[in-house]
Amino acid sequence: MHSEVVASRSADQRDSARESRNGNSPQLDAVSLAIIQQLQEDGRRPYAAIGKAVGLSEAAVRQRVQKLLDQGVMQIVAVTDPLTVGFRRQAMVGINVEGDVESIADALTAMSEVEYVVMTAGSFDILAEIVCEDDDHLLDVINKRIRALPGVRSTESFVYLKLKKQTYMWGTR
Amino acid sequence: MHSEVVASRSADQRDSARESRNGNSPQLDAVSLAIIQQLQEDGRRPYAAIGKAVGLSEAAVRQRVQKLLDQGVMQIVAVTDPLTVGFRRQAMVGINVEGDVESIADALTAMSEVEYVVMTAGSFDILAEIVCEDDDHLLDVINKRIRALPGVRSTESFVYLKLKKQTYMWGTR
DNA sequence: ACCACTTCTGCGAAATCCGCAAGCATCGGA
DNA sequence: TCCGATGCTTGCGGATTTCGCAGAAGTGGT
Repeated sequence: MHSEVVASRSADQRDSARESRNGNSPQLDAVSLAIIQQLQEDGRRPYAAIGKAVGLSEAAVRQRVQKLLDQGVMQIVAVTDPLTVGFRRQAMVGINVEGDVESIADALTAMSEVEYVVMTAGSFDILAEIVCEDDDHLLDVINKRIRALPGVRSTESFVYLKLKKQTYMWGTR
Repeated sequence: MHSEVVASRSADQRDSARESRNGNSPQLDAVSLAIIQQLQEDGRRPYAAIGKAVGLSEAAVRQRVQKLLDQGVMQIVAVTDPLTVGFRRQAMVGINVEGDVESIADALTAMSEVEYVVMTAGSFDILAEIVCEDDDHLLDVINKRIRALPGVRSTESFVYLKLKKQTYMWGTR
């Protein structure tokens, strides 16, 4: 079903060399990538099956997965579409900031309604995705909590109407 | 460690009645919510442990999880921060459309570089998150592929500088 | 009250997980 | 060149988990 990774020693080395050019990222070789890919297809796939797919023993896969989790490189979790799960309002909020952008981003991160915070280049300094119970809650978070942060110059909201796609093939492909 | 769900029968019925007021969402009772919450903390948590936490037998949890997966209500997957995993460019693209918004959204959904597509109310019709190998790839996707779609009136890009938060507590909290 | 349907429980059997140890290869520094 | 650190493999048991199935229990409709 899935293509095998022919993990010859030399291939491994080439790949790890290629990826070590990267900055902060903890060296991720081709085998770890393949493991992550397996777990992106099914987070509960047994270690033995993963090992067969990536060309590693069950014990080695177990060690690597544990390390990837410990390092925070990946996490294995259940994800849902909030709108499908029900009764919630979501929105993306674009924010412009004067002063320290990062401190505002940290303040947003501390809010439980905020699921996603990213600093961007472009006409917004920050994009934040927020998930709320209902319209009142949404309004409250945007107007009372976010706009109240010192340094927030302006905000623009995009209320979600329909989520069309949501995949988790990051880091591979 | 985690609070027990005292799943008395009457409580179940009250909750399922409450949630059946919702529209398309397949009735999700409090127990299923609790199961999802458990799996959001750890996607590999054993069924027996989940059962103990939500007040159900191991087999019952197994059945419900399987159904939730089959129905597409949730998926259990590994997630990573692409920027941490390395060597990739990400951006959010706001798109304005003339004509059928949904068909454009479908076209975006078909692109492998597009990880996230949502139709919104506001100054953009669609928000799409795209993940690329490098700047050239990003430029190519935005200018050659997305702008080339018939009906796309304009686009605005927000290149990611730093991902600050990414959680998966959807559907619960 | 009866039946169809769904869901939960209990229980063996099979598979998986987990820790551990010994052996081996590679890599990098002294 | 030698040595230590790292990472993989094989193998092994025991604990745990998964899985399928049969029976019990609750639900809804007639």
